[in-house]
Amino acid sequence: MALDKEEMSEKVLAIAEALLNEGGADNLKARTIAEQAGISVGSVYNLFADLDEVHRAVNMRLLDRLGATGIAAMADLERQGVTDVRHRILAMAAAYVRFVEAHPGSWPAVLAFNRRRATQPGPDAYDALLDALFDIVAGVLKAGDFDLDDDRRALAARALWSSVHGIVTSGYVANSNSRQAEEIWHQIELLVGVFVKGLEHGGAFAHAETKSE
Amino acid sequence: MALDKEEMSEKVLAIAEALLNEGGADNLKARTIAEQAGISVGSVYNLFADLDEVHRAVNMRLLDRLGATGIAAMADLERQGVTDVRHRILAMAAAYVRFVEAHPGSWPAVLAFNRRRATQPGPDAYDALLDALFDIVAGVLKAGDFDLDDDRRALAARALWSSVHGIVTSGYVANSNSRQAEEIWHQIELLVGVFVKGLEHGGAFAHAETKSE
DNA sequence: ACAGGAAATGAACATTGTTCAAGGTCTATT
DNA sequence: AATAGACCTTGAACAATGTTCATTTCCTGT
Repeated sequence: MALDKEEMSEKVLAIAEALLNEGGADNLKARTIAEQAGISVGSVYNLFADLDEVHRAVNMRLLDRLGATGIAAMADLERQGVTDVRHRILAMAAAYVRFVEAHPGSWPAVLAFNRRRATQPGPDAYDALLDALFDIVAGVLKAGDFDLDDDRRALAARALWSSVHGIVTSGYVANSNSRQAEEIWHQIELLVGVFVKGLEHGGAFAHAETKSE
Repeated sequence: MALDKEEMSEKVLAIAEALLNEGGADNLKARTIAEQAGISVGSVYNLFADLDEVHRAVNMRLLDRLGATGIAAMADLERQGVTDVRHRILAMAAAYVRFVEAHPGSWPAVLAFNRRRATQPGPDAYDALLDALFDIVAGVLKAGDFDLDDDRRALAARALWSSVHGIVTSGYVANSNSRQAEEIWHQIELLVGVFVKGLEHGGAFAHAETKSE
């Protein structure tokens, strides 16, 4: 008995993820996949149109898992009765950092791939998953008493989460030794602290009072 | 008379930058460079060890130019007597956004390349250029009356600029149509406004007063 | 048992990075 | 001016890779 078409696809994706994690996008080779999966090159192309589709599928799984991680982190806090906005955002950020650290090769590949597809039109499943993350952040912000309408809160959520993302990715440009990890976390703590304080004091509308001080 | 070795290297880099800008890292091919430069493939490898070195050199030029742009933007404000921290940071961010928009293909390539070299040890000229940018931001923050020691101000500068970077790169994941550009700029305005307000109110030390409110 | 279709195979092709032996060019010295 | 020696240029050749497709193999329903 051989594996189902579905099962073989899963196997291929697991192998592909491992390859990406070890050596980045350049390490995703049709022949390596075929060899490790015990099938021929042609069969890989029977399961997926091309390597880009394999990469895309791996990324989907990663984003899905990241979403699940973030939601789980929030649920944990809910269960513990934590309502402080700063704490909750920091918990999400911590989950994000852990996730990135757990996927040293494949997460960068997600970003690189994401950038490559910028030429193609319209939103797709990627954007849907990212939107889900933003919505979680927006939900946390809603719990704070920040006097923000829905649009502005969504804007703040995107800005905040993209900022966390920027700190993490900038930080891992260099070697991911423990000093770097600490530096990243300090930056995130500072960002979130400043951000929440800024929201409390109406900083989200600073443009309306340019010269008032 | 033929071109100098130096001049030919310049020509190759100009061609390489154009190729990167058009089609990203995948579009940087030895044979295309050779053809457009009017030399043979082998000669390209005489000027540069491999394509990675070409890519690295192009990135250096880009980062240099970005640094010059940022410094120029700051000098302009100095000349105009603008001292408001928020305005100055926004001016730098605007310069950054303009720069990224002016290099739609090659800037992503800088980031992707940067990530690939994460395995190599120690800081290098890249980090030096990035540090220079952070220092400019830190200098601007110093002008504000934020009650930050040097270490904390440096941390804030890195966090703030990485955040701007994150917003810009996240935003350009999708098509860079004008709606996206506006969204990015709104996020940056919100981030900077909130960040400055947060610093004014001591948000940078929020971790020391977790439950005080 | 067998026909028909679906799936797997791997040889073959095109494209790419990179190397290197062969030949060419220039410069300084006699 | 002639020549040796260092340096440069060339482009053919090699290896690695993505992708295709004619052929073979396998399974399934009758």
